[in-house]
Amino acid sequence: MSARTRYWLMKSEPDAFSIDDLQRVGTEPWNGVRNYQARNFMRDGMKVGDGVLFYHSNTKVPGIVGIARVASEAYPDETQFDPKSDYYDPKATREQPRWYLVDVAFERKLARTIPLDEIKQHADQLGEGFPLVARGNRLSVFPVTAAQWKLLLALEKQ
DNA sequence: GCCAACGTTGGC
DNA sequence: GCCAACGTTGGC
Repeated sequence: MSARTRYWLMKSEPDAFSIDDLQRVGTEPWNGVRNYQARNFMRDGMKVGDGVLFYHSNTKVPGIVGIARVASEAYPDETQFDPKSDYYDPKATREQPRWYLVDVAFERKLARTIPLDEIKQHADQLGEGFPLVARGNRLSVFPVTAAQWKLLLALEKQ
């Protein structure tokens, strides 16, 4: 068993794709990311086996609900080429794709949701720059340090 | 449903 | 290259 080297947090709206959906399908292409910063993290930063905190956004109790892992190298997001898709991008071509994704595999659900308001109470330890506690909080994919990963998962047991 | 934050687009 | 307008995110 190899040690994880990197950690990430990925947001999903549970109405669109929840941790239960991921548990059901096992592995899912993380399509639909249309933000360059988030894309760059997936394309340039992620490696197979990296740990992922699965976060539910835009829901009654936003928070971390499960753990997943990166299950592929980055490759072009097919939905950018599909005119019928909500994620269609007319400026993307197969020769020059604009959007990339990775496959994400289910590991486990947390014993309980770690709510955003609890996470905010640890802003000092997480660092003011941690995207979940920073102003705006719009970035949907971002790196998590080993220390942040440990701190956040310690909250699961409380 | 509201609205602040903020990324993107496009006219100039 | 500036920046106003616009669209989206996401907490509340």
